[in-house]
Amino acid sequence: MDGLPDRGQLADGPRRLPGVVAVVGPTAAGKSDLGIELAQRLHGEIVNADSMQLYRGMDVGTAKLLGSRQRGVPHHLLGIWEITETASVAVYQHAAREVMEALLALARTPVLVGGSGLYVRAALDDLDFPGTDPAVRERLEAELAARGPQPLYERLRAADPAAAAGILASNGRRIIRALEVMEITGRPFAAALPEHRSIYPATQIGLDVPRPDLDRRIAARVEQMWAHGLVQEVRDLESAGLRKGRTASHALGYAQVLRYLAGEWTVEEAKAETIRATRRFARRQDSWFRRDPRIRWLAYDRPDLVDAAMAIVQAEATS
RNA sequence: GGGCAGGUAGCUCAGUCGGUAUGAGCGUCCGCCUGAAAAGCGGAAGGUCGGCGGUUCGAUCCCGCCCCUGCCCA
Repeated sequence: MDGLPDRGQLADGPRRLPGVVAVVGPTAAGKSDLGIELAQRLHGEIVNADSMQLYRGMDVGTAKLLGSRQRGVPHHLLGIWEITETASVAVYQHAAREVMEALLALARTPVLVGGSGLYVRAALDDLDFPGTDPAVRERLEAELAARGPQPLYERLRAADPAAAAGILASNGRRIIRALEVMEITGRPFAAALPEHRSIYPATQIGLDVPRPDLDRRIAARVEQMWAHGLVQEVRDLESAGLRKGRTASHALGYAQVLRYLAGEWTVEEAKAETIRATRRFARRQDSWFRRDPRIRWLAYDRPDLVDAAMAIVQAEATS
């Protein structure tokens, strides 16, 4: 269409397809914009890897790009879950792979964009999530609520010492998952993530933002969200059942506005808490992505950002 | 000018009936993460306890003076 080489040329030409391109990094770094630019140059489409943008109706608070702001680039996996559904990496993994396979089959480049580290890995890497069983889980959770993590941890240690060694005794959530996996699969639980190994040819671009800049951008973004109607969005979602959503109700900004609406906090407190929590989150994202040696980092504010990212994508595609 | 309260970790504050501050929360830094991951969990660094003198074997704690902050009176 717009001057791009046709598919036949791309597929048969001397240059190999870039496979999947991923844009990762902390929140408010500018991933969405870079993703669109890259998609435009690569004849690609955006595949969302942001766990909260997966929810329908959570738009303002997740900085979701909709309509004309997508600049004509098709976006996938935005708003596919209802607010009341509990998020699931495994479900996401299947959906993301389906979309990426379809795009690759059409010789279009999937541009995976998102800050949910585990989701990015679930999409790209050789990760297999053991199944789940709501009944088993419910029982274990009830036990955790009633007695705390210690008894559960003791049981895990007896049944699967290796898994127990990799999980802290105070981390109820992980202990439960380990016990659940053992119970339904009969196999031990892998307490440590495997080596980084992609199953698709992939280039991952990381946006590097110095902490002071990041903190400033986060504060500005949160102010923007409030100014653009986050409170009203949360009100609407609340009447649609947000409080019943186990995952969605804990999203940054949403959880804090819910407390404001409940009268626990003033607007100012809710806003300040959102900023603080988002900064903490951004640091966690950063440390998650920093561990991955495959990620190629670029300063978020360099003037030739898109060109630099394209250069990396092309270099990796031919190597 | 006088009175009262207060000056302890980057911030907000506990505490020490005189014996090396088990300080707390938040922040900062670092780490973990396999079906909730914008979630969950952990570790570390940070203080010459406002300044100068005095009393004491020993003072952040008692005494004196000074500086700073807030409130009240003039």
